[in-house]
Amino acid sequence: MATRNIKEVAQLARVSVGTVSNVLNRPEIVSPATRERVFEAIKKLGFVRNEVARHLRVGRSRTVGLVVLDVANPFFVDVAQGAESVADDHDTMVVLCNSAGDPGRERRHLDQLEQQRVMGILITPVETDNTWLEELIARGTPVVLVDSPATGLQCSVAVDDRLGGQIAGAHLIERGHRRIMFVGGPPSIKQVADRHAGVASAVAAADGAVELLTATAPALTVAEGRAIGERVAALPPAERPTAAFCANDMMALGFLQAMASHGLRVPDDLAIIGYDDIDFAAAAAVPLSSVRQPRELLGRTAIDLLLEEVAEPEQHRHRQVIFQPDLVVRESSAMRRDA
Amino acid sequence: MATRNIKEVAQLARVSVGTVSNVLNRPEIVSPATRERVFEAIKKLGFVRNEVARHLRVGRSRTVGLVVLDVANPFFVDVAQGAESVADDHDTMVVLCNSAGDPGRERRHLDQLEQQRVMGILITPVETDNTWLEELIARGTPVVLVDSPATGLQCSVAVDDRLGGQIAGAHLIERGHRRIMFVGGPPSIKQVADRHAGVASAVAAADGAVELLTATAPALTVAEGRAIGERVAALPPAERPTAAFCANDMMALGFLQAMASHGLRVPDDLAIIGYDDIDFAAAAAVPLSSVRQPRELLGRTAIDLLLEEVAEPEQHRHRQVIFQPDLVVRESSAMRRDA
DNA sequence: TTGAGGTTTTGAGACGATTCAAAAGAATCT
DNA sequence: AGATTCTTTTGAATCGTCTCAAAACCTCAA
Repeated sequence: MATRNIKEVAQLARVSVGTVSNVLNRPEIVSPATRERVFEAIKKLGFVRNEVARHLRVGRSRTVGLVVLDVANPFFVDVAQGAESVADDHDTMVVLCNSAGDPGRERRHLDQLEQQRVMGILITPVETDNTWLEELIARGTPVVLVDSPATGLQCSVAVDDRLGGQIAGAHLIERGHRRIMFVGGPPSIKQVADRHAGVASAVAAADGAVELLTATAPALTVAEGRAIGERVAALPPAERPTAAFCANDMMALGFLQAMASHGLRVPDDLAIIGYDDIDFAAAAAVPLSSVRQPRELLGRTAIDLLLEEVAEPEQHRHRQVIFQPDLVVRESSAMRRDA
Repeated sequence: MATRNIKEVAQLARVSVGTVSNVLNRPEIVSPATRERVFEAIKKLGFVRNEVARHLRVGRSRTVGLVVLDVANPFFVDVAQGAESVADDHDTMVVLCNSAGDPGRERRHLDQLEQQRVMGILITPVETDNTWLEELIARGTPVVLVDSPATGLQCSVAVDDRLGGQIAGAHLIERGHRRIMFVGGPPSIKQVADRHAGVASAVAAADGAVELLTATAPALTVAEGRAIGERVAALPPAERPTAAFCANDMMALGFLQAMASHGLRVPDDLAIIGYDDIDFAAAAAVPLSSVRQPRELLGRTAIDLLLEEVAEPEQHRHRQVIFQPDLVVRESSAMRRDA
């Protein structure tokens, strides 16, 4: 009902508002007796500090925004958990926003976060063109790009997606595959483009002996993966690839489902390798091979960089941190029994 | 850098701050010419409204908190997406907080949300005892319980978990199982207790012909499900249950993994049924049977109730909305081939 | 008793936007 | 022109907290 303010507390404790504020922020400079009186008043009134007013006065916020491409993808949930674990130690709040791959939604979230004057923003942008982001930065909100390359105007943490694609491709080639399909999404998403470039370079290194097909979906979801899987399963065996490298594990799971529902055996009829190594990958119908990224670490590092920038804006130099992916081989890309 | 304020805009546009505020909030009462001048000034300065100051003055916030038990569980992500879709239409922000089943974390999140003076809170509480929540409500923050029964002091949306447990139990009994295990979690979590009570009632209805075992894990995670699965797989066949009803799909997936890694066939050696019907359930090694809850609807209804309460605090009557779960039968509980 | 030095407490501005009564300006009618 | 009504614009007060210079209070020594 009636939310109490510092003034009412001051009245009840028979001190000035300045003293109450001191008790809240620098209790050590207040004499024990008054401090006690103030605490009692706070308790009796059920006073809860108004962080909004505090923020307005102090000018800096204790929350950071994290804008991800898809909350339904456990990869991003893990990144968020990493970020939150660090934020917790700096009593900072992380607000998770989902752009769902839609530039409009992304922009609305950024608007909202800027209006809230958050301390900074961690974002996996939908598009590579980020003039909008640059304006945001110019206006004073620090930004760290997550899982995406920086332009030098901001910090970034990323995993070498090209290398990841290459590792996946090399693995499939080494397993004897000569007809590989990249099951990807919108090439406007940098990660997708890089993973594709990576597998393409592995194929190129095989000196023409390997063929690379490419399927492109409008989004990196289970449903889209399944849709592409259906189309592939419908092809005459001779035209089918013998292996699919999916742009992420969600697509790989969908693709796998499609194989199963058409009676195609994985990995014998078709091998699959995903990307991200989300926890569900290991629990799939056929445990999925996947390119692993250090998910929590990505989130932790991102917010570390942000906090660093906020703490010392002056001498801060933007940095680009890049991690290496590694390959987790499971049954979905095991050696073919009939090869 | 320099974030601009309404005053600078007013200066540049040669109007008073009141007029700028009017342009922002009630443009129709401002003459087109001035309005245009103000917009230009806003654009030229890159002015972004300070929502913090606005909130302080106006007194009501445009964000609601959603505190869930486990962000890593796609069930809650779906609930969140449902809530967000409604919030979007009321340009309101949903901040997602993860209590991770820890009362301490939950409380810290509630503190923070209250300090931010959010418009209201949607929560799936960790514990049934919610005196803390009641104080929060008494102090003026509206709360809607999600997937949890209300005490009458607040609205709630829930799914009939007892019925869900009963449906699952009846299904397994009908499939010929006579030794059923409930793979559950902390009974302090109401959902777990109810699902257990439900399956127990189904067993009781079978008139002593069916035996119910119970395993209790400290958390409802994939890892805990796997751990219990390992223990069950290690039992001599005669002591093993023939079916497992898991408190949620995460546990069911873990349990299933354990069966697979010990060479036990599902459903022939042991049938499994989960709860929530998350998207990954259908994509599992053996597609999981599961008790489905209307996940997005739960979130949507919860925020509807909250918005209703906030809009008309006077004549608002707290309501308890209860949905019915339904059973999705897949391969993991198919008829046993050897029965 | 006075003064110096130290510790506590005070209270008047901010912070940035919104509100609203009142002033100013336009338009219409006698 | 003057009175009346309607439309725009103004600017001071306000939301709740923090800050900081100044005031008040202590203690101890000369």
